[in-house]
Amino acid sequence: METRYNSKDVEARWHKTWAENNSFAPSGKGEPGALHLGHALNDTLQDILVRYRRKTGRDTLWIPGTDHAGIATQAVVEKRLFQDEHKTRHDIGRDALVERIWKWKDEYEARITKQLKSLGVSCDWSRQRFTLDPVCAKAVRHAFFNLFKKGLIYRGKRLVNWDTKLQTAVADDEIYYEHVKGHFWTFKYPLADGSGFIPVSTTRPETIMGDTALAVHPNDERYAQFIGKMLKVPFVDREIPVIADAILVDKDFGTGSVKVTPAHDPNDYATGLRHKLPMINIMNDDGSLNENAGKFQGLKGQAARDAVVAGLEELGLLIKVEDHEMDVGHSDRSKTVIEPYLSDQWFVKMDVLAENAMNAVKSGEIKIIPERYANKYLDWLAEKRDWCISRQLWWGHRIPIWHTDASEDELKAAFAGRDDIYFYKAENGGYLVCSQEEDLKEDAIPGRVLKQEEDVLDTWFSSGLWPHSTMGWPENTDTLKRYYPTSVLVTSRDIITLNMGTVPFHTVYIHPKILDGNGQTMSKSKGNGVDPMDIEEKYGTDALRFVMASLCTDNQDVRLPVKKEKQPDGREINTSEKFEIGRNFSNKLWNACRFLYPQLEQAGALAAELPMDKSLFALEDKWILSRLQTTIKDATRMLEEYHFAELAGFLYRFVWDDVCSSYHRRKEERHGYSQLRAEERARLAPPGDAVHYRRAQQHFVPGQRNGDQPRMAQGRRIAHRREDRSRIRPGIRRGGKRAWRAWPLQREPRHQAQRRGERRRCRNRSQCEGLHGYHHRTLGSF
RNA sequence: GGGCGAUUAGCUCAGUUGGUUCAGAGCGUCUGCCUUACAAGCAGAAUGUCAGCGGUUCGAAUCCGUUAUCGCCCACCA
Repeated sequence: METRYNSKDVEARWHKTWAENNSFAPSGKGEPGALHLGHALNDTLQDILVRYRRKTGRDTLWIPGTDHAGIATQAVVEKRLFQDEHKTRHDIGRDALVERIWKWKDEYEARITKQLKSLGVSCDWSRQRFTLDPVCAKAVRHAFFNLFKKGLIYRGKRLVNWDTKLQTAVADDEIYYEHVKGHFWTFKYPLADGSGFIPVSTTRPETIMGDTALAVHPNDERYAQFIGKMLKVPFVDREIPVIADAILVDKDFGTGSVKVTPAHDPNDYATGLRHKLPMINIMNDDGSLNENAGKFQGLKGQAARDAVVAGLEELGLLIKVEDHEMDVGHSDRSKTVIEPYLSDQWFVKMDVLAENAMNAVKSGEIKIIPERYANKYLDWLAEKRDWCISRQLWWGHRIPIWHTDASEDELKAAFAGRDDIYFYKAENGGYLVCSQEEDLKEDAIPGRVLKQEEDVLDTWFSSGLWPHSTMGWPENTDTLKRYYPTSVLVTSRDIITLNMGTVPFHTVYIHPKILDGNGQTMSKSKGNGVDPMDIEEKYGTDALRFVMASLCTDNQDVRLPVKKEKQPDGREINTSEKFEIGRNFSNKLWNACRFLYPQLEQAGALAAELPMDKSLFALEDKWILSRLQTTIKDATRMLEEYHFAELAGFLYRFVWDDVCSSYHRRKEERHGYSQLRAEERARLAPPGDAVHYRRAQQHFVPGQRNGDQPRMAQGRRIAHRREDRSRIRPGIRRGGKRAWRAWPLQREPRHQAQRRGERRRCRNRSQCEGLHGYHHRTLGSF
């Protein structure tokens, strides 16, 4: 064996073993693209939990997989299509694009699977799933149908976040804000009767053609006389009222008047609803101004803005232009400005569902760890904002709805006796027909046309169903009966999962976010991201996993100082000195095993034949056994409480201080190992010690059974507590003198110990069995 | 503006009821060792107004109040 732990060699052997045995069985959700450090953290924690449960005799299931990441994936493939062939998705059509995305998906799925496997996660790979698999698609359809039938899904024109490049609605959390320098234009809004004007300021003059009111504060004396009067919208000569609204208007801000554009601003939209104002959409899907914008039709973005401002100036309406800084929402995927946009979308009503989810948290049915996040989650749920589930994409689960202008009688006649079909009247005429199982034919209703909905569902709709769908729901499969509901959702702070119906897990563990040394979020664009694969390459998987676990405190963020480093192959990678601790620990375990192997080999044969007498154990044997007991107990508690960093630290100290610096050291001293050759040492090794070693090692470094390196960074870690330290005092780290001080025995001259020859044997069968039972029980409970 | 978190050694962080070796660990630094499991190691050393101020207490890194700085979330940004 090498004196250093060579992670590459060892890991190569392990992956082979795992592959052949298919020995691991898995809940988890994968992600597209490449693994980043957050995934490594998340998956390490899940793996620790899964291995812990499995080792303590639980029937565990961890299903690996990936979601289809609708927007992200389609955006990537569309971009590629354009770069390679200068074509848009409309050039090749829905089917062809979807086909291309499937191909790309196969690539990234293969990559992510490979990376997950190299992380050593113990999922059941035979059950690997993808959210667009037929079994998942079926679950999605059933879930949608159920909600639809309960009246919890509706379609309507609502203001949504619109990505004008990808031309789809996007979720709030798919938007990032950029602080930009803009302008604040103040202009005259002329009264319709020509008797004067009201000054108004805006950051978005180009939306003026969509104005349907001008709001002032009801208590603002300056404008009291104008309330109820009509104004004339420049360029389009439409008349709009002056209204009073205390919610929208802050009379001390700007001019104290606000132009109201309900179709293009969330607050204006709300105001429009309050005052029942018309909502005039002046934009096309691509963000260009439409026919409602009059002479500005066809202009887009900055050009539209400039033209409108120039127009206002021409009309003599412009009063002043000021600099103004503001946060502007951008789409994560296309990096373009997000427009609030009025469009037909599908929504899930959240009032009842949110109430259920809140109750589940309040009652303790779902436990959120750390607890402080429970309030945040409740606050978030309390808003009960309806969830926009439609996306104008081609990649995803197509909404199982068919539009028709058939009458209710015709529908009833066509679908009589069908409980897999449900329909209701749409907001804007016609009927919406939902089919649970099969796609409907265009001519399913004689004389009428059925047209399938073009939109697909938000990816979250399907990934939120992961615990159900991967286990075969809605069929009542054996897997579902056996494993549902699941135990734990391990997630990052910003991902909030919705549950639709039953409670899918009893615990949500929220792990910290890894930042760089300057407290910055790691990202590709900043170039400060650490690639877990680079760390595996440089320090080994165990090191990576150990450090991931030891970073995982109760904090909201943890910092990982990042430094650039040139590799031998010329590649520059981001790495961190933090990982050295993991590598060093791997090496320590490796060498502890090298110390023990000769003795273990002896013990293997002897233990089977010889009875063992516990009373003949040397003091240090009893001591280390007692240490083992308390560390097992405490480590178990830490696992139960999700204290991963604490756990990693305790096990580190147990192995390094107690086992190596104290116990092994003592063995060396007692038997004068340092003067002997390896073979002789093996011969002298007391079987009692060796049996213990064997048990202990199988326990926390089980790799050694195969004559291989310990897989320590997993979950079977052992630690001691502070109060124990005060009793036995091994808390003092390292060091000869300090380690000795840790001993429960008086130090004695070496020759005395040797003279007494504290070798032990198993003297009788019953005692030996007792010992084995003792070991079994305690080890098994971990 | 509202809520949450953080501030402890040069760096990254522990410190779970206020109390005994509670002022700690790793990394880094300095000194000496290639001692037969481990130089990715071993033996030693230096390093702190526990952010500031005030309070409670026999006793405070720990509890309370307050200020400052940093971060996160939510709302607002016409």
